[in-house]
Amino acid sequence: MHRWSTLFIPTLREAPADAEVASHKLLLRAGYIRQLGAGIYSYLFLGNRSMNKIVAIIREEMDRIGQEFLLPALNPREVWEASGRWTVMGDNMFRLKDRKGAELCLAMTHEEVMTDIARKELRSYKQLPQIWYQIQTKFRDEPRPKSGLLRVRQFIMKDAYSFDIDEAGLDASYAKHHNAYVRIFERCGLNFVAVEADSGAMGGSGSQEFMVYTDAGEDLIASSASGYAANLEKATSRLTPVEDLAPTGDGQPELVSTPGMGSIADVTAFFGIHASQDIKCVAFMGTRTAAETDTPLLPIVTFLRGDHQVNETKLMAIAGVSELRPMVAEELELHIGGPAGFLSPIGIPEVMTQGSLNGLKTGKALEQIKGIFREDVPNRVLKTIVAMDGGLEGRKNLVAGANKLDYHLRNVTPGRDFTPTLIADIRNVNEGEGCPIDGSPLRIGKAVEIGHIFKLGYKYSKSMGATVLNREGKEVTLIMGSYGIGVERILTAAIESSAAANEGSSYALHPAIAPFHIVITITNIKDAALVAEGEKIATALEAAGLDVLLDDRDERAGVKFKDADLVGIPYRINIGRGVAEGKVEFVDRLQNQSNDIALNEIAGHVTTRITSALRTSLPAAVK
RNA sequence: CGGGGCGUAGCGCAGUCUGGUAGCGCACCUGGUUCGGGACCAGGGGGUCGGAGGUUCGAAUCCUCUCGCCCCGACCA
Repeated sequence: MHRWSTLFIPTLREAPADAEVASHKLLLRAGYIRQLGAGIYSYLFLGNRSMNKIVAIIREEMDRIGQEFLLPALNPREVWEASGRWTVMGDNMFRLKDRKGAELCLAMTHEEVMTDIARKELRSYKQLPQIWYQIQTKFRDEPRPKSGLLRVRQFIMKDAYSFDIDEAGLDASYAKHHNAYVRIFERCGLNFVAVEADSGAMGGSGSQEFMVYTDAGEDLIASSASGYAANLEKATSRLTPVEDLAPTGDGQPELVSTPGMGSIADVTAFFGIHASQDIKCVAFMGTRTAAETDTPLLPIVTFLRGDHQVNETKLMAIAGVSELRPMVAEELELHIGGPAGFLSPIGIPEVMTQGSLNGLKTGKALEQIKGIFREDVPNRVLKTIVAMDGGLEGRKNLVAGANKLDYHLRNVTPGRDFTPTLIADIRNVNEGEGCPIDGSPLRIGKAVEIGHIFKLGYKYSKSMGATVLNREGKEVTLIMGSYGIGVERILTAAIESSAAANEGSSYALHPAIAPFHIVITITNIKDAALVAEGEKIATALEAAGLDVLLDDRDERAGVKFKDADLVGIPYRINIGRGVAEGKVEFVDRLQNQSNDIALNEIAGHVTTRITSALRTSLPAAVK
């Protein structure tokens, strides 16, 4: 039996000033965690118990579909060289040297180590499929650790990897993980949503993130009543049609003096138009992955409706680059030919011969460029990628910059007056726009990512040479999937959600992940009768299989109530003045209700209540 | 990495501008009174003021360097 009087549960009346988000404050105040350094935390008794419960749920569900390994956190450089990620990971990876000077790193993830095992051990299609997972500490040298346990440099992750012979196999492994994740998060009592996610510039056929809505989150997701849900990095929308302006003069692009009108707001005010009648230009220099350093930076000029914003993730994916930065003034002059604020889609230097395609090995943009030029202009390529957002397609008589200081053009019509290299969805969707499924209005909210499932494809198996022989005796490359869950984030998200419902002042965890199912508060331990009842009930509940915390401290009742609330335990029994009438008070903090129960019924009542709460959190399929 | 803020007792803070050798609340210890929503009274312990160097008769306070933490941005398999 756990007696509070003997435990180390250092609750704080006030939160340390460093804590900003609710979960961070509450985790500190409740004595779950203590900070050791930026993004480095110790998990104390309660925090560890809760984490262990989450891990146990994950393990139980993952064991239904896969096999648990435990891999080294300390990895030799070679295995990361093999995949090319020793360089790609850059400063995000912790690196160190051993006494002989050999280079090592602390693993950020385990694609490499798992694939290494697969390539050394898997020989035949008969051994497939395989799903291997582990629950392990990961290290990432985050540029900016923050928000308590939400973004840290050392954290526990469940990561799983699937190995299949073909895409159908991968689809099946992916689906298994999807189901397992739904069950895991349901059991943890989370209110989550699975969203379409960006699969990155390296391709991959599918990816979903499991998100929990919370203001503490760092991701934005768009969703609608139709059930559509996607990360903003990926989300699309239906635009309501915009009425084009009537042409002026001969309808051809017309130069207009616009002194000092360098912003969208200036221009729309000057012309008396809506921003949707204006063409916005945003220009970037893109960098291809570090493995392809033989090529220069790639100029990327984008044009969008004046009231739209560039989505850099979409742009990077479509342009096949791994980094983007804004062009500086000289670059604007060189690649576009105009000054900032007056950049124009008309008159961009179009082509350059030779060379710039070298090393451009990935990306849809390349295919499009090749497609455009293969037949008519062999060996020539657009010098600059001119990407136009789909929102401008078919529009007429727009206002745009003139590539000349203090001048704009009107009557600009895409397709007639300029031809982009590619037309694609490169913008952020906005709140209220139509959902792509049924047009119902999109809602955009902040969320925290608690899990991610991802069809990796051949990225690692190919670069690392993981192959097996198929039925025909032919060597084929394994197809992989990768699947992660952030254990701390489950705890954090649960606390954030509950705290939000309580205006940040307190929270209650689902019994499945709370450090204890129930706390029994003996309001006055100097009253031997109360102590005796508390002990009796605690013993009975423990015998029924519940995790019980008996608050037997010599504290005033108020202190114990405050602490009981603070530690997030979902159920409480108050043993106090009611005992004289043979009753105790049962408090359900999740439902926010309390009622008196007879002493001889309390154990049975509570056991039923909690075991049923644990059961109803399971998805219908496993009830 | 850019911008901002902060390091004074376990926690929250004042004192720094204007140099004179450190204080408040909570927590902690002792005694007493209290005892169902963070009690009260009395007494007490605890701080090389993040670190190093400098200026000065004298530095928490002024100067230089440095370390750490937080926030915004950049970044985020």
